[in-house]
Amino acid sequence: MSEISRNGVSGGGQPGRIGIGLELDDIHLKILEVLRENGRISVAALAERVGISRANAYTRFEALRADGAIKRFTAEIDHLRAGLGITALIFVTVRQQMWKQFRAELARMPEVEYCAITTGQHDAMIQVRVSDVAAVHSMVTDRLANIPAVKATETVFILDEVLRRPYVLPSDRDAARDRSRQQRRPAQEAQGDVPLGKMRFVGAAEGRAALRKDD
Amino acid sequence: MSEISRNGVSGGGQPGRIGIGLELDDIHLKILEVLRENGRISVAALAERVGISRANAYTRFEALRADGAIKRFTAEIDHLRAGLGITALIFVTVRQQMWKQFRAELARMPEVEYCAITTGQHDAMIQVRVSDVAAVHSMVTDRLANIPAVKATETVFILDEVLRRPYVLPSDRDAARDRSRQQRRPAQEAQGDVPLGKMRFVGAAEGRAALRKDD
DNA sequence: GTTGAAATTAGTACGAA
DNA sequence: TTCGTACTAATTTCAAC
Repeated sequence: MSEISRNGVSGGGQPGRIGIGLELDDIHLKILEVLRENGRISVAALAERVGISRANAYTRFEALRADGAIKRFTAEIDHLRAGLGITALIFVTVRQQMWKQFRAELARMPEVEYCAITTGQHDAMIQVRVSDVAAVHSMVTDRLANIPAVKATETVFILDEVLRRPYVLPSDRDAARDRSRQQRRPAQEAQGDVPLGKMRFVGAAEGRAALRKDD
Repeated sequence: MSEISRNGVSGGGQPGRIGIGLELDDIHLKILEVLRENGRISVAALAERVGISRANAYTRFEALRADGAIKRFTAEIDHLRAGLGITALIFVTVRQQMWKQFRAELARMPEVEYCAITTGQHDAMIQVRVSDVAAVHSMVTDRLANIPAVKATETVFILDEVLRRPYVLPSDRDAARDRSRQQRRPAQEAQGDVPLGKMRFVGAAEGRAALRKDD
């Protein structure tokens, strides 16, 4: 239902400030940190937790919304309680130059919670939530297979969701860096004794060639 | 940071009510629907949008929270603005009976936004957000590879996030069913003319055997 | 960027339908 | 259960510092 911002792999670096928009300082990040944990906190309480005045908190709060740094506030629902106990990932190979059609069809499938375009063997990954396993089957064979843009799919089930953080922020990363610095050997040394063979990075070209049977 | 509820593939069916807890009626679902779009709406405004009294809305709101149907409220942050423009998926093969260790290590990696245990070729999928591509590399080769529980990884980059719905609810599914009923031929007939060969379901056993080189 | 006081709104309690 | 109202507490706005 909502298009979300592009994550170009091309534009690496420059943390803290990308494109036009608000310059985010430490207090902004602190506000985001509180808000992602408790989206319903009052601005007054937020001001206190962050250590600034209420008026300041209101100004910054509004600025973050207007700037788009905060995209929206949402309630996290327990899917099991809501009757959608089955979660699956469907990896989709899309016929090139039919992306537009694929996207349009996705928008018409409400059981799709998330869709990302990826490098690697497949072109897209979609996550669906349904009430039973049969619904996954019918989703894939009935709905997805009938989209001409879809060349092939591969489905796996999610057995358990171990972790879901509301949204990751740079401050977390910094905190982790500080934490690990005290008990970790230097990066170069550490990288040296890693069995590199077991780690594999899959670029778009490499993986796709392997799967290209038809077309 | 937060363990979330299990999605047993075993328990199919019985939509709307699973396990002990609140019986969710249409008004409950309507409340959830409003709240997932606007997590900061006042209960008064919520009552009006759902068409119930303020007092009733407070009661139901509290019941939903107490029951756990609403897990939490959160702000969705624009990662690009927050300086985390790179997103990657890392598929991890975990040494059996080392899950506990794997989970513990995950909790210490703040760049991990999501982790799910899956069927198929790999055992888990983790989604990470970092500031640049180099950070993905160091994350995989430096941090993940040093966890004994990790047998192998496969990394793909997310080029674009097409869709993110706050959380899918059964009401969406019903709406879609009603929509498609009017312009779709019966399911049996539709399934008959699908080229089934291009669709693949990957169970845990099948896929895992293919990747088991060492161990 | 801060504080404090007015206006508004949110949350609670309780009796009636 | 749900609704309506009255009451209390809190939040937001706005002004002066």
